Amino acid sequence: MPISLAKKKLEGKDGSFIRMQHGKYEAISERVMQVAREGVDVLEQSGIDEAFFEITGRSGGDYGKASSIARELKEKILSSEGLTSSVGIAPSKVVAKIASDLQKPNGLTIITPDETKRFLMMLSVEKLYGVGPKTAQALKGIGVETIGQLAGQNPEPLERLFGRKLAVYLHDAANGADEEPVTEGREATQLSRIITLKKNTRDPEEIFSQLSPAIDDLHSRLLAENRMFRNVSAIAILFDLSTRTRSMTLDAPTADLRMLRDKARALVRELAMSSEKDLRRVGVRVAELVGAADQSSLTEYLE
DNA sequence: ACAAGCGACGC
DNA sequence: CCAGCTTCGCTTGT
Repeated sequence: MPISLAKKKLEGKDGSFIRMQHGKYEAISERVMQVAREGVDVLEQSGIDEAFFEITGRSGGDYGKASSIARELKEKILSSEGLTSSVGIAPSKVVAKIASDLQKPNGLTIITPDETKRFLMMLSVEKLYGVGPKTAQALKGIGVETIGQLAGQNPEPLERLFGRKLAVYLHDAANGADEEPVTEGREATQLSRIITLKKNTRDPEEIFSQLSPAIDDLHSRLLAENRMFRNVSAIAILFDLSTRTRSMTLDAPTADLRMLRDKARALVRELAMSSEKDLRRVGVRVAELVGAADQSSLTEYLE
C-alpha cells in the first residue's frame, strides 16, 4: 500500500542553510521536531536537521491530502521558528529523500507511485542514499551509472561486488521497491569525541594530554544521559587520513571516569606505539551502552 | 557467538 | 571542504 513520506531540512528564512553554535542548533532542531511530531503518524529523526515522516494513516494514501499536510507542516515550522523547510513526499523513504533534495530552499516535491519509476530512471546512482563515491565508482566499473541501469542488473553479480546486504538494497531501491519502515528514533548506541592534534605526533604522553579534556567531556555526557559503557576504543586518524582503532570490552558495564581514563590511556598508548606514521587526529569512543531505563539488564551480568 | 579492526556513508 | 560524530556491514580470529 502506497506510503507517503517526507523529510525536512532546517533553513533560514532566506532559504540559506542555517549555521550556529552547536547547542543552539540542537535546541532549535528539537523544537522543530516537536512541532512536526504533532502532525504525523511516525517521526524518524535522521541526523540533526532531517526527519522522515509516516503519514499514510493521516492522508489515507491520498497524495493530494498528503500535500496539504506537508504545507501545513511547513507553515507551522515557519511561523513558530522562522525557518523554511524542504519536503519530499513519495511512496518510500529512498524516493522521499531524493525528492526533498530536489527543490532546495523552501521546496515541496511530490512523487506519486505512478511517477516513481520514471523519476528514478535518469538519475545518477549517487543520488541513492547509501551510495557514495566508492560504490558509485564500483558501479561505473560494470557500466552502471544511472538508477535505471542499476534497476536492470541481475542481483548475483551485484552481490559478488558488494555483499548480500548492499546488493539487495541497491536492487530494491533502484526499482522503487524499498519498503524500509519509518521507525521512531532509538537511543545512541555509542558516543565518541575526537580532536585534531596541535601537531602530528606519535608521542603517547603528548597525545593523551591533548585528548584528556575530550575524555572528560565524553564522560560528562555519559553522566548526563545516565548511561554506562562496556566497550572503550581509541581512534587514530593518521596523516594520510587512514584510520586505526584499538578497543576493549569490559566484563561489566561501568560509568567510572577513572576506568575510562585508564583504558583510554592504555589504548592510545598501544595505538601510538604500533603506528609507523604520526597521528593527526585522535579520539575516544564508548560503546555497548546501557541506559537508566535498561539498568535491569545489569543484573543479567551479575547472575 | 563474540570480539576486534577496518572501511564506507551521511549529516 | 573540513572536522566531528554516528551507524552499519564485512572480515578475521578465537
